[in-house]
This record gives sequence, structure tokens and C-alpha cells, in this order.
Amino acid sequence: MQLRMRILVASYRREDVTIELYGRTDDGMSVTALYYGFKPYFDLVEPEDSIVEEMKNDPEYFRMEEKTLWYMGRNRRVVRFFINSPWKVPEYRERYKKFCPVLAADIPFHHRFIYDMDLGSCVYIEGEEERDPRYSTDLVLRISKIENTDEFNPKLKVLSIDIENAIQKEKNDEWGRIFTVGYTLKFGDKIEQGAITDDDEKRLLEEFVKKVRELDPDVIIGYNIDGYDMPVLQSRMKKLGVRFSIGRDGGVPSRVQGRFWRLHGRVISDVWWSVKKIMHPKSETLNYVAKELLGEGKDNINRLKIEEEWSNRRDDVIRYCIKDTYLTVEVFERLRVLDRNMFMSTVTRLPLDDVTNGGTSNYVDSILIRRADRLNIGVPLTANEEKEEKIPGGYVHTIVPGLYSNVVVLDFKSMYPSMIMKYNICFTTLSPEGTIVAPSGARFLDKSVREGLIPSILRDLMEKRDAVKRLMKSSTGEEREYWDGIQNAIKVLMNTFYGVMASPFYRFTNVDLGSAVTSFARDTITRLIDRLEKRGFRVIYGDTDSVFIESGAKSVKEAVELGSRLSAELSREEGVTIEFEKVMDPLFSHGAKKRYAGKIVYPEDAKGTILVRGYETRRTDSFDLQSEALARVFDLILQRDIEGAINYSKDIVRRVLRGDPSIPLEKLVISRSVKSFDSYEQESLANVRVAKKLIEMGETFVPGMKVSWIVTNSRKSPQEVEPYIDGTEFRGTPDWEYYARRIEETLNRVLESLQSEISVISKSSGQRSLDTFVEQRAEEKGQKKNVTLDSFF
DNA sequence: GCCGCGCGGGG
DNA sequence: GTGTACGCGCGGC
Repeated sequence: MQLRMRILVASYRREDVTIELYGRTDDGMSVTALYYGFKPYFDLVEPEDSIVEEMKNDPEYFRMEEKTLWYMGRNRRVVRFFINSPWKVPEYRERYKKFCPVLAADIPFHHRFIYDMDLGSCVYIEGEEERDPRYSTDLVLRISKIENTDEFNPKLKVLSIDIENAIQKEKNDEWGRIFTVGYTLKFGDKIEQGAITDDDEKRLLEEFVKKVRELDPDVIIGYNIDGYDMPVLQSRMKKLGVRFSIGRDGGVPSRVQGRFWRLHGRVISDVWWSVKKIMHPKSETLNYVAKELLGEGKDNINRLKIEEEWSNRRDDVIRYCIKDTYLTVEVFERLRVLDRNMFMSTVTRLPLDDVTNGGTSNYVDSILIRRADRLNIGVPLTANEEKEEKIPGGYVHTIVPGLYSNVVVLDFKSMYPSMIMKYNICFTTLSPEGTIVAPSGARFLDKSVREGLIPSILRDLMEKRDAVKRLMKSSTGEEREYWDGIQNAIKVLMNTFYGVMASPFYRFTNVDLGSAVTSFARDTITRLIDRLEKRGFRVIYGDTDSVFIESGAKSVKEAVELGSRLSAELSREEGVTIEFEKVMDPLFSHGAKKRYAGKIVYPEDAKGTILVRGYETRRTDSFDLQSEALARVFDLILQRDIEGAINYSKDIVRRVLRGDPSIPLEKLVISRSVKSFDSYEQESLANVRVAKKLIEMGETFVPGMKVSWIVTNSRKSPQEVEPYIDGTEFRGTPDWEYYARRIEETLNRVLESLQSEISVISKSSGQRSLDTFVEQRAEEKGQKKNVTLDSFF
């Protein structure tokens, strides 16, 4: 038979070392494709004859091959040993690396297969159908021919699951018993929901396993599924003697280094993790995120008294559980997690599972190792944990406090990749004979002598991205979104190359490379700032790859014209692309690097967006009143109502200081979770003390629970705190001065240049007055102090 | 300012 | 599984 499928997961069968490719066909069938006979191997550089002899006589030995590979600046004789068992490779690696360099000996076996066959995300397969009851897919076949085919995106089966289990656990148990498992299955437009409930927990778990195999999902999702549902399911199944065999090969999930889960044939995708990466919400709870994205939150169930709820209103709990799975899948879709990962899988040429549950070094490996192999360049092992000194980063221009009008922002297109390409920065070109000299001192060969491997890869990716962008511009609707996703994935991939160059954890890492990239970048941006200043523009700010120009324009239109003109002229002069990104009006800064807030007025589609950088209000120990006050202040400033902002700030701090009874106490509550007590070295942590007090008070506390409190006396050390129990009247008195001070500190970070105006509390604590502040800033900029308040605001 | 620790989500 | 977590804020020094 023959078919086309998108590869979702790759793995291998241990018994007979057979490669398994799992996927879905263009006509919607789930497939297991098996490749027999692929052998693991590793390379030894110039091994002694005795080592070769030893290997030849090893029971694992299959065959050997002589090669010439480029390694550490020259071509070397390399012996490639093929062996029988992939899991033995680490053993030989450790044994021989004392005697000679060992290459390519830490590449997962399924990756080795994909690289060697040079497979992309979609393949055409010819083969014989097999009847193998172990596999739960629609089709199982033995591959006789496999090659790449045009990309397609089959609809995938997504199963969202959620468990409800007891908090109170029995002796010797890791977790409380599971009451129910809810699910929502989505396959295209089809949706199926349900819950598995049984008073006999063992039967419930067996039913669950059966259900998963029957539904045969490609992707299993959940909210914090990695850290909660999976470990609990695994642990309860172990206790009750149920095999957690939900893999497409009948295998069980295994945990990869305390975080991700691997399962043959299915991708396990934690939506919480995606929410963090994509959305960066203030709070990461499902309830908050769902309300934010879908306008709908979780049902009302008291999770802390789940046992009671389960016995009193079982149906409500089941509904609640199913609703969670529904909200999770809706968030998953709204954030387009699957699409994003599919795009990344397409451009990195890796299975969906590897981009969902793996580090970014995989991306670079996938592209770089294939090309290195083709060019006979040796692939070294990943360096292990030698702490390299940190590479100096990007240039950040000093910013003078103020409120600026019509600010034009230019930025370098793909700054670091551009530097790598322009200056041929690569481990293959780093050489004392190089004629390209980085400001950091490293030397690189000229392209005409040897083009670097990484620069050539980036050049190809850049060209591809430009082509994709053209396709995007000439298309509409879904097709346009598709191309936009692809071009964005290419951008991420390109930046990843610098990321691994600068990381101490990668196989091709070298500090000289990373430092060369950033030094060239600093050189380039400061040169750009000089050019602008020579033309009479005032550059007010810049960071790594961007410059902010006070345009002096009378209107947005004028600023836009200026931006376009400068971008064209400067790109020509610098030989790299400098893009006109946006216009902000106004832009506010209190004079600290990496911190500003502005209202975007161009481009049109972002018009009205408030951009806040560096003033992240999200602190784990913050309270509502604090973040509300900050948001209000930003709002007023960007309406150019500085006086209003100051008045509001003074007012709120004063109100808090005098303990205004109209302030709801909930807005002072600070929350944090608490682990089991034995995991803390210090006894004085506020959250731990609150937990202990809760127990004393006869309230529920279980490790991992979130506790809330109000600070009642911060003068004592450690500060005194009183538990806050939702629905119970708070009896203590808040330390109003503490709260007022926290709010004042927060607001002063923004209004620093005005702080003498709102020093309600600590007038004598040596804070700078506005005048001295202006003076200092002026001196820092080498300006005379003819700066007036007016020019700031 | 650096370093190491703890949190976040889930019941 | 030929592997080795993510990013941020805080407190201690």
C-alpha cells in the first residue's frame, strides 16, 4: 500500500530496534509506519588500532566505516562504528572519550533516522500492511520506501482531559483517590464530551485506558497535565495495578526530566505551558486565562473541599470537570498552539512531538546536523555544564526622563542573524588567519575563502522567509495566516541559532562566536545612532536592535513619512535591512533603561495599543490594589495628564496610609502556594507561617495549596501576617503603612522624576528632589542644565 | 550586582 | 532514552 502522512511522533521499538513513525494521512487515517534494520552508530576521531580491534571484537559490533571529517580546523580520519543497540551508545561514548574525540554519539536514535533519511514533516510511504494488535492506529505498515512529499495539515484528534481527585490521601499514598476523569475530544468540527466515573477506582482507571485507546487521539492536552494529571494517574495506576498503557503501541508514558511526558504515538501537550509562553498573563490559572480569552470561567466548586463536594453534589463536580476540559481545549485553540507547533515542525523538519516537548537546541540540531553530515563536518558532543563566562549583550542607550511626542522607532531586521551572515561568523570560519575582525577580537575567514555553515543556513532561511512573506502578501484569509505562521516560525528558528551560539550548553558553542555577534551588533547600532545624530536627529533611546527618534514631526503622518525615508536611506548605507517599525505618541520614560510606556499610533492595526516595557507589574507577592493603582497611573500619563497621575498617586497613598474604610480588604491580600514543610530550610517565610497558622486554626491545609494573608505588622522581623480566609471576616488590622509604602514604591518606579511630589510617607529618607533629579540626568547626558520641566512633559 | 532558591499551574 | 526544565522575582550576601 501507499500513503502520505504527516509525522507526529517518532520513536523506536526496543525489542527489535525498529523505528516507529506515527502520523495521520491526508485522508484522516492514523498510521504506524515501521522501518526495520536501521542501525545506531557513532564516530571516533583518529582512534588507536587497539581501540578499533577492541570494538571489532565487541558483541555489539555490527560493522565499521572509514571517513574523513572536518573537525577542529582540519580534516581527520574518522572511524564510524555501527552497533546493534541504541541504548549502548552512551556506554561506548563514555568509555572512549578518554582516548580520542567522540563525535555524534548523543543524538536520539529517532532523530538520527530522520536526519539520515533527510525527512521533513510530511512523507510518502510505500509498504506492506501489517496486522499487529499492539498498535491502536487505523493502519500499521512496514516501510519499503519513504521519501518527502508536499506539506499538508491533516486535522488532528485532540483529547482534553482533567481529573478530580481527593486532597486527603490515605497513609502511604502519594495522592488522593481519583473520583472522575472528564474529557472533551475534538476532531475537526466534531466534538465529544464525557466523564468516566466509578466508585471502584481501579475499574475507573481501566475504563480510562480503554477510552483513550478507543478514541485514539493524536494529541492529549490538559491544564498543568505534565505536573498534575499525568503524575497522579501514573501513581494511582501503579498503586491499583492498572497498566497505564495509553500509547499507540500499548506502551506507558514516561517522564522526561521532571517535566515533559513521552508516549509512543501521541503528543502530550500542556496548555498551561503554552499559555505562559504565548500569552504571559498576569495570573496563570485556567479560570483567569479562560475569562480573559473566552469570556467564560470555571464552574463554581470548592476544590479545597472536593471530598465534601463529591459526596454532596456529584453531578456538579462532573460537570465542572468536563467544563475544565472544554475550557482547556478552547484556550488551546484560541492560542493556536497546534498551528504554531505545526509551523515550527514544518520549518525545523522535526516531528510535532519534538517541537512541543523539547528544547530549542533540537531545532538547530535538526538543520545543522543534516547539513554538517552532507558536508563531512564532524558533529561534536554537547558540551556538558562547564560554566562559561557570560557574553556581553546588546547596547542600551541612556534615556532621559520625559514624555515624548511622535516617536519614530526603527529596528534592524533579524539583527543577530544578519550579523552572523554579514561577518561570516561560524565555528567553521573562526580562525587566527581570518581577515574579518570582530570588535571583540575574534577573527573569521572571508566568505571567498570559506563560507560558514551557519551563515549559509541562515542565508537560505532568510531567502525562504522573504519568499514566504511575498506569498503571504499576495494571499488572503486562511492561506495568508498559514504563510504568516511559517514566516514567523522561520524567524524564531533563525534567532535560535544565535541563542545556541551564546549558550554554554550546545554542541557547537564557543564563547568567541557569541561575543563576536554581540560586539558587531553593538558596533552597528552605535554607528547608526551616530549617523542619525549627525543628521540632527535626537535619538532618545535604543536597545540592542532598535532606535527611538524624537521626530519633531507635527503630525503622525509626517512622522510616518520620516520613518519610511530614514529606513530606506539607512538600510542602503549600512548594508543590512533597517525597518520602520512604529510611531508612538506619547512615549513616557522616567529615565531608566529598558523601561517605558507608550501609545502606538502607527501602524494602523496596532493603533491605540498601550505598550508597557520593563514595568512588569506581575509580582508573585503583589496585591490587587498595587497593580490597579499602577495601571491607573499609566493610563493618566499616556493621556498626557501628568498632574492627574500625580494627584491620583498622592491620593491613593494617603487613603491607604489613613486606612480608608472604603478600601476593600481583599485588595490587600497576598497569596502564595506552600509545599510540604520539610522542604523549607527557612522557617520565616510568610507563606509557610500562614500555612502553619491555618492548621492551628483547624482549617484545611495540604502541601501545594495556595495560602492568602494580610500583613499586620511589618516592623517586626519576620513581618507579622494574618491568614485571610475567603468568606470569613478578617479580624486583624492591616499594617496600612506597609501597604501605603509598597504602593508608593511601585508608583515611584514610574513617577520617579516626580517623586518629591508624592513622597507622602518617607519624606526624610534621602530621596532626590525633582530639581536634583533633573540636574543629574542632564549631567549624565552631558547637557547643560537649561532643561526645564516643560521640555520633559 | 551576583547567586541560588522558590514559584507558577493542578486537586 | 545516542536526553537533562523555563523565566522571573526575591532575599541573602
